[in-house]
Amino acid sequence: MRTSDKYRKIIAAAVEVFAEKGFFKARISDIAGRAGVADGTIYLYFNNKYDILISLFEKEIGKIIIKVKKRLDQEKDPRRMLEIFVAQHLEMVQKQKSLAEVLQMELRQSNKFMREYRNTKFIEYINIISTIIHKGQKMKIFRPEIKPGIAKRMIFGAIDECARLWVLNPNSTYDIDETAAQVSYIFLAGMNQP
Amino acid sequence: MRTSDKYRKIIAAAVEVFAEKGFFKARISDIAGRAGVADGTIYLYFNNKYDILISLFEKEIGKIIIKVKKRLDQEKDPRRMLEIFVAQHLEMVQKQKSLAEVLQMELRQSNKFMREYRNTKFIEYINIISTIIHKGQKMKIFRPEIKPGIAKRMIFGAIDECARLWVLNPNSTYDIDETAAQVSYIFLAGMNQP
Amino acid sequence: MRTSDKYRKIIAAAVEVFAEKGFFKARISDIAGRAGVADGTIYLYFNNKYDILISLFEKEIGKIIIKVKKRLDQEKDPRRMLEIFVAQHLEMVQKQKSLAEVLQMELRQSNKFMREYRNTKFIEYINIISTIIHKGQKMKIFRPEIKPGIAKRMIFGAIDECARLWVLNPNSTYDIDETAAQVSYIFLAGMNQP
Amino acid sequence: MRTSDKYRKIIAAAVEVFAEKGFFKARISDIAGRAGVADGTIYLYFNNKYDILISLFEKEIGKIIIKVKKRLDQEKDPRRMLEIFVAQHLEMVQKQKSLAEVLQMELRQSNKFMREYRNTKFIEYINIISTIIHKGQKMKIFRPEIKPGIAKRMIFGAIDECARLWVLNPNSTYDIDETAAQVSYIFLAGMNQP
DNA sequence: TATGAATGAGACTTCATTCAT
DNA sequence: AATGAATGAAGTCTCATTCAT
Repeated sequence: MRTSDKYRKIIAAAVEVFAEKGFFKARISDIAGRAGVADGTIYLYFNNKYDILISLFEKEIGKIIIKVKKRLDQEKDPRRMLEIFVAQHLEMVQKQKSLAEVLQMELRQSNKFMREYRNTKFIEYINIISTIIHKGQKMKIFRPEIKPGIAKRMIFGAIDECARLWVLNPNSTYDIDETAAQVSYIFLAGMNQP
Repeated sequence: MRTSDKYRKIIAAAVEVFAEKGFFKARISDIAGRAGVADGTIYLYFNNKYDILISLFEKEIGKIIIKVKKRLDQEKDPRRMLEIFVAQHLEMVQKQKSLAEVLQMELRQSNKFMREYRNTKFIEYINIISTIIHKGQKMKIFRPEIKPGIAKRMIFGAIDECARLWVLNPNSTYDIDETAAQVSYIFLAGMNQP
Repeated sequence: MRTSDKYRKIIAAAVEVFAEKGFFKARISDIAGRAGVADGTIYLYFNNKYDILISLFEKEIGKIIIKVKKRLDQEKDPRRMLEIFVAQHLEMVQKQKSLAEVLQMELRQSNKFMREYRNTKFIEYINIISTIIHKGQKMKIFRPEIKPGIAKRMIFGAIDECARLWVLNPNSTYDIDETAAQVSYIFLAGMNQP
Repeated sequence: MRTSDKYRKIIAAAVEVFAEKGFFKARISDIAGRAGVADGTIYLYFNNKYDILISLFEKEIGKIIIKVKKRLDQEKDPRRMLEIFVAQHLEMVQKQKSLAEVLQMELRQSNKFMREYRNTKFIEYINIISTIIHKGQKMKIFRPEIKPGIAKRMIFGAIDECARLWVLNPNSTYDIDETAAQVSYIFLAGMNQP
């Protein structure tokens, strides 16, 4: 169908352009040009420039959530689950560098210019972490003093900041596996019930 | 001196305005208005809008670095040093919410529109963490497998993401002491040489 | 016939939309939507947006002319004829408020953007008035000093301006009969051969 | 002073451009160009395009009101006053053709796109007529049956429609004095207490 | 005939920056 | 040093019109 085709093309183009220039410096005509559509066509699929950003975010985070949840469903051990989450996130960052860059910025920015926007998708995403921690605590694997509400943010922040390295500086010293290993290692050791 | 007075006033105004609106939505006239100077006056102290942001960043991060280094100099134990770093950062975020907000965004954004800008001040700041870790490893307090280059980013990312909560949502569930305690606890446990 | 059915539907929709929004703010898609046809369909019946306006004008004024001429044909007394003209015009305004509104604006506007358009239908309409006056002068009922070319415009302008009241402010102080009576009264007294 | 100078220049340019093209076809850049200022400068003096129109209207009608009231103050006879009003209006139309054109359009249009705008200046202007009629009725010069509220609109409409002739068709058959004479004649005869 | 997705020119408005005072 | 009026480039969004289906 032509419709969803253009929608997808525009989203894909927007991811690249936003990643390259940032939201504010990106021009609608850049996105349109890269998507191979006319400027006006964008407005058949999105209400405005912000709407592209929001839609993009929700759609892509949604896909990531589905994917990671599917993989986690096959696991029982919360330690292994955390490893998977970390690895998958970093993998995603490497495979979809542009997307990662956009999501990172957006997370910090969208609330600046869209006060009303409640980022529920993101909350759903990081709540995956707290769910894992919770489970680990029930199984007496993770210490009960750990507060999942704080730890989930710590873990996400740690991964995200590491990821920022590659995004900015693609040929960094540390590779993905090394990073994933360190992150998992430190947090598992940090939360482990001795 | 009157000159530096205006300089300081402009920086202070810029911090607030950038925090409120974000860099791109902030207008020079907003900053000028809040600083109590004419629009044109800003250009006597700064080359352009970006320059305000960069100057602000360097100046303020510089102050933070000096402050935290001074406190850390009085400590020997790397564990205690890490606790101090974490606590001090979170404290700064709470006391200077606007500044924290700007620094957070800027960190993710500045490279987007100023490819050439090398954020040396920020690097200096997070290198404080790796120095602590290094020291801890030498003293056989932290495990040797920990890579300070990765861990420094993890720790900074973790703190920063927790801080983002208050900035967005000032009356959050977790208070500063609780957060600082959790962060220190998990990372110390995670890096501790058993 | 289906064709003329759509044509009529579009005209009817255009009358309403133009009345509500004015010509320039009215969108083709508004008209299409209200007419229950696709945007593109409009261009099977009209050359462009202006053409709708012109066609509408000619068609509707044409109908009004036919109607008023038919009624006037049954009258001999030019005084009575003038009364009928006035009454009929005001009646039309009240019964077809949207149409009246469009005709009023269009009269003042169409020449602005279509310099070439010669509004012959309108001229035909107000010439009904001058014909009446002429007749009255021949019958020594109206004074010979009255210049039908000026008086016709005065009378039309007077009625039209009174009508504007209802269009803007439907629940005005004066009702249609009162207004018609006053207009007829003043003009007849003003033109009457003592 | 530079300020009011530009303000006046912009208004003057707007009058011409609106008269030539109509409000909607007029571009800000047309007005700016004719006023000899930059596009942006317009927004130092007006909030938006509509605001130019409204300001223009209020300012110019205001001037006309002041002028006509001053002349009427010197008269006692309401018949003479009406003559003066009519003559002055038509004179204004001829001397300031562009302005007249704009005022005419605006009167019919502004309510179309600015529902909230209450045209108080215009009301003040035509109330001059009703005041004259009232006075004439008190002096037993005009018939008591005349309703000033209707008659004022009739008279204004009549003048205005006659004026439209010149605006559209500058070399018309009837000149200003002839028109003024006819209008005064018919209305005075129509309202005269025999 | 009819559709409606797509086009792309065009306009309003903003705002960083300049410069005469 | 300071001002703030003026500039004008630039970008988002609208919408009349087209055309493949």
